[in-house]
Amino acid sequence: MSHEQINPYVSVDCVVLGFDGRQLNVLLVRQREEGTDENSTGYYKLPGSLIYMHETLDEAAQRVLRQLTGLSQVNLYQFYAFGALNRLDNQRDRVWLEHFHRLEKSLERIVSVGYFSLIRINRTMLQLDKGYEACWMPLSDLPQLAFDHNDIISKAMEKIAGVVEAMPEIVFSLLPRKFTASQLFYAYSATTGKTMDIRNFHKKLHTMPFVVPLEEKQKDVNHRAARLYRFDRRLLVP
Amino acid sequence: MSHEQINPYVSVDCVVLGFDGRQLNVLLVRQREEGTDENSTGYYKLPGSLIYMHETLDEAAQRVLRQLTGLSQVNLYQFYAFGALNRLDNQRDRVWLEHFHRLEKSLERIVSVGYFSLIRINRTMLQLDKGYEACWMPLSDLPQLAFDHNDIISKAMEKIAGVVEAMPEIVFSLLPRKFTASQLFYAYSATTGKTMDIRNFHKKLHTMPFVVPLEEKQKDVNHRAARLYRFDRRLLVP
DNA sequence: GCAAAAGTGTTAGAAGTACACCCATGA
DNA sequence: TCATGGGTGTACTTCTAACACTTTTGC
Repeated sequence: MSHEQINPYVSVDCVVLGFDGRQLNVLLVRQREEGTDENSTGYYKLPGSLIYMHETLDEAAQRVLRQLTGLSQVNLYQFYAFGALNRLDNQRDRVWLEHFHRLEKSLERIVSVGYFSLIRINRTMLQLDKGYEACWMPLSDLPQLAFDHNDIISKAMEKIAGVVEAMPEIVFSLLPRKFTASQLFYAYSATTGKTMDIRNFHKKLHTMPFVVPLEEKQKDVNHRAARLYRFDRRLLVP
Repeated sequence: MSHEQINPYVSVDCVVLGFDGRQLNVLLVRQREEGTDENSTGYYKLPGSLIYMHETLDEAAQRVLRQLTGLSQVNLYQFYAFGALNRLDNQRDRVWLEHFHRLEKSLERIVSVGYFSLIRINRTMLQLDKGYEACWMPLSDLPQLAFDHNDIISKAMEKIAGVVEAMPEIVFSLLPRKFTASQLFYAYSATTGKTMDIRNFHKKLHTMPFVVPLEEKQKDVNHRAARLYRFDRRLLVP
């Protein structure tokens, strides 16, 4: 099917950051040869793949994420294209890729276009669909990944800090519909890398009309229950 | 020479913005078939080209700029990858490209990686090297360009505004070593798209230790001569 | 009662915004 | 003397930063 003819020079990689209310986690998939024992250790990599001849970069990023992790309809932002000549220098990665795509010719340098996404990890997400070998790993404690994926994640974090500064409302995509002040606080801190005084943060909250306090409180916590808030996009501009 | 084997799927395009003390200009080259009359109208395009198999994206951007315009050693910043399927839909552009690169197979969709640069236009630059068919066009008054190059320039301007907000010192690359307050003012305004009160701008200038006032003044102007300043990068951080 | 996290106010300094007139120069 | 752009000051508001203790809840 010509629609699925592979472009062997261009790939996309997705840095999907999931927030669990406290810290950021990266969505990774297993790089494991078919036929290998399911429990073999193996390496992890970002969800990513060569693109098809007849799909745009944005489409490729959405497709790859869906195929490798089951996630769909996430907001992906393109952030950088990686074109170093040594991206395939690791023989393990090269062999894995050639087998994975059933390629006959050996691969040349691949230019990979990076996308990031900020999403919340809820109960269903936490346990990812069993059909996929996908998992969440804390950003603060990543293993060595395949290809240059550790570098790609570093670059993503740099860019994300800038994007969050420029359009702070993007952090609400990390949070559930109802969230506490401290969850918002941690989401800001984790994405911008900036620390901030919690009292000053509360004060700033009160000046944001689009963060609407609810009567509702947290339940089932073994300490004082926090007030819940919701984000109202309609109150953003004025 | 294998070093110069073309990668027919990936290109780079450079949005070089030159500042003449008042407004931004884009560096364009002629898209003209060899053998065509030198005065034929033809189309303009950004300096850009397919990359070689064995060069990085950054290297390709530098090379292309040098080959097509004679410019070298400029700071290029990667800003976006363009992967729409219709980038080659215009038959004129497609034919031109295939001839230009002496390609035998017809081209598929090309992913183009955009770079921008901010430079000053000085007297030597204003009249670009005659060996190249390059010229400056005011950003505010661009004709229709080849490929999706008008879109690429729009995207570049969006990104540049963000970059200038995040690292304002980049505007000094638009200015000569000695510059007036109003040149700096126009450079800020043109890159960020923001207007600002000129009195408040002067006040802000005084709080920037890295903008050093000189005793020297403008010469040969038919109005009150403005003070000159210089930028001292060493005074940036503290 | 203790562990754990929630929530709250003041002050000082810095930075931003709004606003209008006189000055120097060359033609 | 006129046209052109250069240069200046004040008052007000807003934002930022520093700083420590009391409250609620479940165990």
